[in-house]
Amino acid sequence: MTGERGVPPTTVGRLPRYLRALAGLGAQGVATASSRTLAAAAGVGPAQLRKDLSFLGSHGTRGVGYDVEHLSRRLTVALGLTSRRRVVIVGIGHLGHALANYSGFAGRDFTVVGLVDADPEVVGTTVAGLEVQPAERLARVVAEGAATIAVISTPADVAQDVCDTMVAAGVTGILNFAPRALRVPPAVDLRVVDLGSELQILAFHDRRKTELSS
Amino acid sequence: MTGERGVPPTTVGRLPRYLRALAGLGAQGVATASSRTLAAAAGVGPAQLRKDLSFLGSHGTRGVGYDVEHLSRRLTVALGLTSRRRVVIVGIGHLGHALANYSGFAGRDFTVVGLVDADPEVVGTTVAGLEVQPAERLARVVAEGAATIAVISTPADVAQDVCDTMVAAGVTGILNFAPRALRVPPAVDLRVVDLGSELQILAFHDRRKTELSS
DNA sequence: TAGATTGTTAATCGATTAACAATC
DNA sequence: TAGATTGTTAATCGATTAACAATC
Repeated sequence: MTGERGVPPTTVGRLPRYLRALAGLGAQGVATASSRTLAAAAGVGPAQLRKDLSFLGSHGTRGVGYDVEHLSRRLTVALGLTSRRRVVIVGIGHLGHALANYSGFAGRDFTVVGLVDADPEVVGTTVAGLEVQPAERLARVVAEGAATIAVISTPADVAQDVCDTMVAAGVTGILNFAPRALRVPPAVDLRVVDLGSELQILAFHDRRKTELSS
Repeated sequence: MTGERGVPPTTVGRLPRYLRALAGLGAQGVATASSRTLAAAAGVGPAQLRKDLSFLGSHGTRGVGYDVEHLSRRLTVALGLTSRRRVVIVGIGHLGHALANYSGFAGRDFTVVGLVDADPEVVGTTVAGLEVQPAERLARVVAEGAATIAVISTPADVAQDVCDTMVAAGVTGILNFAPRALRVPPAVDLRVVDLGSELQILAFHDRRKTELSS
């Protein structure tokens, strides 16, 4: 049993930012950083940073700060980035294409092991060095690639079917870009990126700025 | 002064989902929906749905439910989707390209009025029916297009500069895809989509499932 | 009227922030 | 030792959920 039992979801959501901030400081040659410095780089408050890190155990030195190198390693372990995660991307339209080529996806920590699409025009083409597989082979691609993470960038109407198939095939984490609420078993982790909603939320605030003529 | 003063941010974040759920029900021919039905379609609890909607005023009928048509209109107004918002996209790489073609962006509610990139190879090409403009023209593209919303899909190192330029040119809402924390004035609304972080968060949970060998 | 369902209040829960004792 | 800064506790704040009176 390690120290990070019961890390709150909001804290988990900030850990990647801390890791990135540390990488930035490290690249600048900074060896030790206070919570104040590190928090500023990550765009949060120092109290929040210390509280978040405390869930992973005690990794700073009082009166001194945090060792950039040591804390980076600690966060890398906490985030499960010590071994590469295998990812399948389903739906190779404009967005899926972009994701397959995205450096954050195909980088050090993740390996794209399969691309799947339903369109015969797309199947068989090579995207980001991989041949796009047909929809019928979805379960096999997941199982044979031993993928644990799936990215869904299909049209909304097939997203739930695709999701069900992949969960049955062994995926435990899903990143959904399709504008549709998906149902997954409790053991499967679901994250949603809803681009349309993001714009609409901006529109909400925009409206309140421009229509001050009340 | 309308009814939606002080709508909590978490509620605002769910309004687009409600609007989409209503559209789905409407397409099925459903004229009236209870909070239970609508909440199920949106993937939230009925209590939360009613509480969220109550911030916009009283729009249901006790003992009956919500009129799908009427509530849709109400949400459309609340979200500021009665007039089209003008959007500029900066950084026309794989992702920017996908976003320019994304139906949720170029659809009924939003108009892409400008595409900007720094790469001479990309400048001058036509993407989604628009000619990509050079970086030097960024401020002019924003001002002349009267854009209020900006999408940043540039590399991280130029994101803050791009952001500053656009804020100065009149943008009031920013959707940032660059993996970098941006600073904006309080009056500017900033939303962040961090694709790399999303995968790392999935990896965090994935690790805890696969490494139960403690 | 009786049954159903909203809108709202109160209770619970979790997250953030502030303050400070521990300690380098 | 004196100054600095963590790790943690307590206080604040906000969001969710449950319960129910209002009312169609």
